[in-house]
Amino acid sequence: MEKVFEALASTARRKILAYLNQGELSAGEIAERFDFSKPALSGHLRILEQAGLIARERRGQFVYFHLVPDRLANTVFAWAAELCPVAGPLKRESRARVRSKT
Amino acid sequence: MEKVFEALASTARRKILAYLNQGELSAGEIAERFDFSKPALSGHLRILEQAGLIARERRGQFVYFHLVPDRLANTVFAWAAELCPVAGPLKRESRARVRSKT
DNA sequence: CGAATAGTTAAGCAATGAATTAACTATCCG
DNA sequence: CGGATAGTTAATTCATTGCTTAACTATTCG
Repeated sequence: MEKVFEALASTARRKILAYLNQGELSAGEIAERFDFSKPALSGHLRILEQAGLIARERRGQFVYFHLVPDRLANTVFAWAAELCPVAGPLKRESRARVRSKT
Repeated sequence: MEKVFEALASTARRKILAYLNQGELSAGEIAERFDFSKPALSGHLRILEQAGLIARERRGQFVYFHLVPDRLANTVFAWAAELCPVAGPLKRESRARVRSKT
């Protein structure tokens, strides 16, 4: 949970997730889409992996990464949903604030 | 968007959001619930406010904070939903990964 | 085997984040 | 007005993040 939010705090890492959402990619293929060095990318991938958001699979020379399917849903999504119980079309008037001190 | 994810990267700030989800609180009332100093809290509140997640309202001596209703839904929630298009009971077999290289 | 390609690990450095204390502003109330 | 309470701003310090280059491991293929 903690690690997931830290992982998502970086724009680069959110972009990586967006790329992997289209399908798996090797580390090199991801690196091509960014300006920084391979070690930098390797670090980002490690952080995303340790957050449980992506997984790796070595095939020959290459290491392919893909999203771990329900991980986001079970962490961020679930957390946000708990704090933001919005089901319908976001009716504003149904969300009156609770006054703790009258 | 960027600022929202940065704001959520801190456990303390997520806790603050959870507290405010129960209803508004003054800065001091929030401070009581944590161990760090008031300036530290003030900083966290500023970050959450600049991310658009909370809003402040001065009433007399006190400054009350409350959640900005749909902000989470319109940022994190929406972002996660786009990356994680899960509608139903998370059927695993419907989420086969796309293979980019056959 | 040995060169080439793919990727990670290690070490070093700049920049950012987050906490503290001290000082300042704002509001209430006697 | 002036003291007390509530909170923010400023200056400083310290730890963490994130990048780079260099060196290392793993795998392919001639």
